[in-house]
Amino acid sequence: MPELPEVETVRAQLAPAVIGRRLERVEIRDSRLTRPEDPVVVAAELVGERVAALERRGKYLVFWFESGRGLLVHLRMTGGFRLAGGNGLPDDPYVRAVVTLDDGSDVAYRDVRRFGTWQLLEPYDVEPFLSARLGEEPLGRRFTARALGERLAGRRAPIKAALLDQRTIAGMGNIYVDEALWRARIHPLRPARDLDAEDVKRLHRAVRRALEAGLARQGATIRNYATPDGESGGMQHEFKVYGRAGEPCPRCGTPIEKTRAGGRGTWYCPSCQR
DNA sequence: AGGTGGACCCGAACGC
DNA sequence: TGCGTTCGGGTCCACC
Repeated sequence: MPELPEVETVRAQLAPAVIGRRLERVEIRDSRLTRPEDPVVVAAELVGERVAALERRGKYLVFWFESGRGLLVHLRMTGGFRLAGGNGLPDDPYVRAVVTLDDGSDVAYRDVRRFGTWQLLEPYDVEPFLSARLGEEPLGRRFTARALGERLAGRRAPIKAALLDQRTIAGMGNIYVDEALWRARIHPLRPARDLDAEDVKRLHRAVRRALEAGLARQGATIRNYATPDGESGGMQHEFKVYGRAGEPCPRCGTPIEKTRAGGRGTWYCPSCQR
């Protein structure tokens, strides 16, 4: 489940391989990837573009081209990139696209469940597209406790559901929301509007701490996630509550419980998180 | 208007 | 052993 730390890790590894490179050849094997656009048309549009920058916005990767256009890649559940090693790309039925760069290297896009998306947008369409969908970057300077409080004010949805909404904070997903709520000692089903200023302050800090922990471990590897270099992340060994039903809370020893919030499996400590 | 739940996928885990 | 069933997860969209 690539969330902000996983996507940022992908970005950091991919950037040196693609920045400054021209796309010589693009093969899109799965028509779902560019839906509703025709993959053949999108592939042809991409050929000849040169990568100026690679940015992450929430869970989106944005390949900025010198033309000003942007390719928005969303990995959803199981998407990922692979840089070809010494033996080239492995023969893999889940490779959905292959891009050959002007230095002769290949970059493969892999996705088991085929939820991921590629969207090629014109220069002035990228920002409006992203800002309509994404709130503040949680590791950016503009993400303050006050800004978070404003996003939560008046919302009666459970705090967990509010945090999964990408317009509240960009890049949070099921794992890091549970981890952040545990750090902040807030029950996932509490209505967002019931949080007081102190709660919001703790939550603001907890969101950053949880994401920074994930970044430091190059993300979490659950099922198939791997970085473009084929490495696994290490964050799955550091989870405080996610996926740990029945195990003791690292803070108080009470067994972790599992419930449902916002339609998702949700883990929390019934003692620390009232 | 804002919140909720189903659809989209398919491998893994589970049940019999 | 082998089969069928359930589950999950990010986002969009229909519905309330």
